[in-house]
Amino acid sequence: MTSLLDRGRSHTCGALRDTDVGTRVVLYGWVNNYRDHGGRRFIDLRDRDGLTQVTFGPDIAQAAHDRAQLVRNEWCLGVSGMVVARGGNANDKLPTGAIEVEVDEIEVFSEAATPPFNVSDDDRLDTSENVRLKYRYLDLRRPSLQRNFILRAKLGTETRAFMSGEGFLELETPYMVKYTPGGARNFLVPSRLNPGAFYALAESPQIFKQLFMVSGLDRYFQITRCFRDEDLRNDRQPEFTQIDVEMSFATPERIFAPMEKLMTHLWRSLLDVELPEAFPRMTWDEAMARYGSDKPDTRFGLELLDITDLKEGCGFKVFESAPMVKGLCVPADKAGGLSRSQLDKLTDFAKKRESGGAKGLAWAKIKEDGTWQAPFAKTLTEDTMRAMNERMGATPGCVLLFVADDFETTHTVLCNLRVLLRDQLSLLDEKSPAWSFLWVTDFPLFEKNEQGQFVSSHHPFTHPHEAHLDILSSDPAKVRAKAYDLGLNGNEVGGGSIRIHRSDVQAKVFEALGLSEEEAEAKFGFLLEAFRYGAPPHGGIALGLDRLAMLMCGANSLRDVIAFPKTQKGQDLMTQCPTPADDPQLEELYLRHRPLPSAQTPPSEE
RNA sequence: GGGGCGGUAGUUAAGUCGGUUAUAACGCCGGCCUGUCACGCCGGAGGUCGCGGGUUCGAGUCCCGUCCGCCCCGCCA
Repeated sequence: MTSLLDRGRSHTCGALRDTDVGTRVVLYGWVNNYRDHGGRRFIDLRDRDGLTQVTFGPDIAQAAHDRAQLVRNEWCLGVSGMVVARGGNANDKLPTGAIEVEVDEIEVFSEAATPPFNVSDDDRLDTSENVRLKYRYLDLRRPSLQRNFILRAKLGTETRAFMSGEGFLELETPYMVKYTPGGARNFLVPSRLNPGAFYALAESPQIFKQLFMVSGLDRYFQITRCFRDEDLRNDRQPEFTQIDVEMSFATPERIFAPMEKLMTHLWRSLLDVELPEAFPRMTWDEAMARYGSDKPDTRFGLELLDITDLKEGCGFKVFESAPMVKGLCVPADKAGGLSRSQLDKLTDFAKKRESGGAKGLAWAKIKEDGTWQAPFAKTLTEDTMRAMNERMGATPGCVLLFVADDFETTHTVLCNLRVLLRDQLSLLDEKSPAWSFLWVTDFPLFEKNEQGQFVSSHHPFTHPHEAHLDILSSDPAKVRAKAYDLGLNGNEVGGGSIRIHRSDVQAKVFEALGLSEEEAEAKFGFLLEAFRYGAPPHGGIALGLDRLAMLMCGANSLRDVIAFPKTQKGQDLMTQCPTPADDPQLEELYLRHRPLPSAQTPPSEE
């Protein structure tokens, strides 16, 4: 008799339906679960497509029935038999639940050691992350993770097909690149052939995709890995994948249009969800003013309301002495959940350093007559309360929350408070849109670093607004850039900009950054030289593929959509990576015990 | 660099004020069972309480240090 492997699989474990009754089939898969009733044995056979119950009995085939007694979870099997209807024993929970396979032939491809956790127990992902990651190949057998990776695979194929259809060329850029200072910390790779010199792993294909535009390749995209040696978060891994896009003769709107079409296509083809044709746009200034965030969750209201102009002479010293006073108005129908003790908890939250570190949180409940019940109410006149009520749309029963501080603290704290209240007061309900995309545009070109110097918020090739070219050096804080982010439900899923393509504009930006011609030449000389040869106006964007996958899967962590992720310490618990290098390796790379040969020097610019 | 939570059987957890043999569920092993699908019933095995040190007559429990996991701040052009 030929082996079941030679005969080939006739169906996957998710394929069979009652219309297949009477068919002889061959299934391959893993034992998800087994139930032994002595005279009748059941195995739920699992592959990536689903589960099928296969049964054994002495009346079907004695040899197979005997063999099945020994079978345990996660063994890898082939079975052959007839598809029969289950009738009254049908299982409504399974797509294949109307049928089962009566097995007359079983082949054990591989026995399995007792797994460290229950792979089949899919709705109870209660195994600790370190155990799951150590046995990642077993973790990846879970149907829920397999669903994630099947969706992720489609995300890649659909993106490639769509972008190619839109006339974008899929081009590759090097991972091993020249180290350029600024921006994310780079991983360094020693070069054996160039003793003492290092490559950097690309933190993004940024410079190369701009050079493609200089080359006239016009429209580029790539689904590519990026590497950043920064601390990890649930949405940040040291290597991650982005959908990288660049186009010539671009304006922001010409970038937005194909990206909106791409998102619409992906959501339709992967999730069967119709997105609006165009996504809302909001300037950075407006997003900060209304939400205190450059990636606001726009699925619900609770916007920040500014009463700074009403604070003068209001009588409440905390307000009067602060540079800015803004607040939230919790509507009456949601404010019922805000007891005195909960308001105290919100105050503690607002004071925490990770929430933004407000000095305090002022709160007020609006009474029936419109006056306030608040610890500081007696310092305010009724006119002030009325004016603030009107500004904030407050009616009886509402609760007002205020932060009085500088721009950054006020916005950070209220933004965090807004998200906390979203969850505590269930502000997302049936009426809320499930998917709320938002373009945030016109980011500041510069921001201040720890030393108080102005540095590029994006990168130094970001194009300033033409109207701000004159104030680049005189008032850098006011300069806005042709830079934009794509937000989704409060997450940043992409960002990009129009780039500088003219050397006179670039020179002005370098000047504003305090970068001398020589320094600029040393850092980015090859790019600046390329721009001397007829560079087209161009711009682009990069979308975080992992983050998109995470949100589309409803996952809480990138680790659930990256097959072999790193832990927060940047380690792979399965392979025990990274590892120390031994002395011969280090010596070969001139990293230890071996002086640089005097004759050789690291490669120079020329 | 900093803050918080956690680490007890293969897994997930309980373990009170420091006190007898560290407990449960699932899993595992053996037996029974012809309609289960989280099968059921009977029996059994299984422990470096993350690691190191200290306090104590006595430490899973208290103290110090350290390693690891998760969340967050900084950081992420």
